[in-house]
Amino acid sequence: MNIQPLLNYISKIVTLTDEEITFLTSQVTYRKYLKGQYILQQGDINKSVCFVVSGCTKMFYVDTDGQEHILMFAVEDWWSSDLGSFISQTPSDFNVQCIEDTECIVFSYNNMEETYAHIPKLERLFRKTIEKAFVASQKRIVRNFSMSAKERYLIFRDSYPEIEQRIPQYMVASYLGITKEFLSKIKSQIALQ
Amino acid sequence: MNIQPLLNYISKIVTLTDEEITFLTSQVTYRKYLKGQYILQQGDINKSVCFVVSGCTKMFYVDTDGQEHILMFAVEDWWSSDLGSFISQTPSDFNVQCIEDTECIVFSYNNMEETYAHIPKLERLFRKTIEKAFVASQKRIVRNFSMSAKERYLIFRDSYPEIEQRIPQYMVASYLGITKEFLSKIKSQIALQ
DNA sequence: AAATGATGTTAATGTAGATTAACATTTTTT
DNA sequence: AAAAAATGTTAATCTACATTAACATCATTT
Repeated sequence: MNIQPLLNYISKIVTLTDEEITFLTSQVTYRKYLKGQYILQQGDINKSVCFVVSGCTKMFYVDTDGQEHILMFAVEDWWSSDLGSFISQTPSDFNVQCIEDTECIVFSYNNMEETYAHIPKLERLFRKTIEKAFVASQKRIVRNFSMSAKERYLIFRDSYPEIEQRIPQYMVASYLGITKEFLSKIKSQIALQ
Repeated sequence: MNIQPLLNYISKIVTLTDEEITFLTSQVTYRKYLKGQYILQQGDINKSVCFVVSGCTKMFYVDTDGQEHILMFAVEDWWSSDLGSFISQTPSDFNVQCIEDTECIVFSYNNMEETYAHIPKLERLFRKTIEKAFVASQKRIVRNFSMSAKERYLIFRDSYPEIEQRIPQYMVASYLGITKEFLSKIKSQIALQ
């Protein structure tokens, strides 16, 4: 099991001792998924938090009309999980599905308390990571309220150019909260300028 | 300075020793604001996180057209802060203003590292608090994408009946991401049923 | 109690983005 | 290389909500 990508990521935020690295290695597992596979399905209880080593996942909600709404993508060095289901161990509102073959390092709910207790630095790391995710989420709410779909698309394109390249356009539309037809219109309009 | 409300809040999540309580008391300050006063203004760097003891605040963004978009309210036992500005010490995107006379217990950025270092349990508390806030924020994004304004209003009303009672309707509209005129229409429509 | 400002309502008109549907293109499977 | 599946485009029509504007009510100040 190669957890080097996770260690590299961690080392940017906190410094672990050799002993802590050994302990961490014993707490996580490695898992490969094929394109199309579900890591989590709406209604199931989420037992794990995945650190993406390679590939890409989408987290989405299927509403009562069967419409899919994408909340986030996760690529290399990102975390992929329905945190709500994880922290309260209640049925998930969301699906997490791989849109490429994906390799993950997995933290299990059962080990989490022990991991935090043994390596408080990791609790710090997760606090900081979630702080950033929360801030990004609030900014997204504001953008959805105060900006047009075109403006939001341009920001997405500029913020995540690598992600836009590797996912189909209808998923970008879903992430932006618009239809694929309207995103198509926006793009042709941008192309004319 | 009476920090009992904060201690009561903390005791629901983690248990502090007497020594830790003494230390915490030395790290925070008490502050009163009048209705209308700003705790934070867009563009300023946020130096503090407030725990609301009494009163009510709103956090909002003023867009380029001068329109106000409310992100959250904070009443008793809630946290009120632009976390993005706080954690990165960069100019704030948001305003925090008191919509009632408000009393707060204030954590200062300068003390925060020391507080976490001295009371790791508080880092745990903040991790959990922010986890919940993040989850709520994600659910709000999904609701904004998948539900009508009427459905969102009904959920707000059922989730925060006390808050709806104490704030003007045009602020509820702003929080929901609609105009006050449209919320008025929704309410009269509900009344007819 | 009059005046002022803040908040709420109603109705007409406008628009960003949804829906539908038909077709075009690209990718994957056989 | 043909067929099938997935993805993307275009255009007509529809709708949820915004905008504007005029007025109504309530709260606060003088």
